[in-house]
Amino acid sequence: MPKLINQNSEMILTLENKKVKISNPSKIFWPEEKISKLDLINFYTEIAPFILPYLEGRPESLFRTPDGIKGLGFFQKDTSNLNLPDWIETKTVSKMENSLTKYLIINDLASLIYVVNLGCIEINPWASKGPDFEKPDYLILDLDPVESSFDNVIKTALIIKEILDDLNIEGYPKTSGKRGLHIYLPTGAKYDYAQIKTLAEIIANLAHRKAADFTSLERSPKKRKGKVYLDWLQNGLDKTTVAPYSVRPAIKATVSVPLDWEEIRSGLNPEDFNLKTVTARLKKKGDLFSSILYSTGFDLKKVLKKIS
DNA sequence: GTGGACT
DNA sequence: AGTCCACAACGCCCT
DNA sequence: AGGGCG
Ligand SMILES: [Mn+2]
Ligand SMILES: [Mn+2]
Repeated sequence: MPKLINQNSEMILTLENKKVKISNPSKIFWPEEKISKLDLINFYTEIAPFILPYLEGRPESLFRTPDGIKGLGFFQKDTSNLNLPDWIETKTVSKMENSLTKYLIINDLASLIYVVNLGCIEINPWASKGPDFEKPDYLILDLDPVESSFDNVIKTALIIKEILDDLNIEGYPKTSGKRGLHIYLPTGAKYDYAQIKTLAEIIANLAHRKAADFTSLERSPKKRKGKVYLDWLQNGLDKTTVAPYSVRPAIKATVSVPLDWEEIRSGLNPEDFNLKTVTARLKKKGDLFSSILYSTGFDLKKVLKKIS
């Protein structure tokens, strides 16, 4: 009896006049939810106008899961041994004196779908873009619960919101798509990573002071069990955070979704925002992050003065 | 998923 | 032609 | 100096 399973297949998509080869489009990426690679591609095609502004010009750290969410997955930054089409932008960075890293940059729909075909379920861009890669467009506060409830994450986010209001800083929250939240503070790309990291640490410390019983600044996960880790170290050159509107390689095909602050309250469930539901939400809400990339950002000198 | 090295 | 393998990286902070 | 962390 010949086996007919595991047959490879291929398909060519033409996107904005660029040809993208899709390998194994019917491969199941989420077995429980029966969501295929092609379903994922269709999702990203649909929401591309939302995600692309947060990818353009930014080097990517690829996290590739070509066997779906049950597979192992691996990271890839250097794409120099990939046979990239000439319409994909890259940025080559010299590391040590003998090695170069050729980062991929997603500037358009075809590049996005090309990357999804490689097995990237999630998209992880730098916080800075060209031409000045030293200056991030936003400061990220990353709230990571460690065996702690999502209610504690919500409480932590609201405490941070109070701090930001006091300091007259804009902040924009989104689900991480897993169990935490990310808060983006627009910078106007005026400051380098070292300056931004300094402020991130200060805000994390202020929040911890206000909520010491359920937040933590400890680097060791064992020491922060039951707490929400205030991760300010995500701010640095070559660090990445999952993009707004990125799918996650996680159960339910969850999506990292920007929220209104009014939505940050008990009852919020990150699993409600997934590949099946987000399109309808975006039609209603639009892009809640849209002002981030155009904001002039906070004035660091004034903020630091106010704190001291 | 893909390209290179090795068999 | 088939098989195996690689595919991130770095500042920070605790010991 | 070495290791764990994201
Ligand atoms: Mn996180
Ligand atoms: Mn984190």
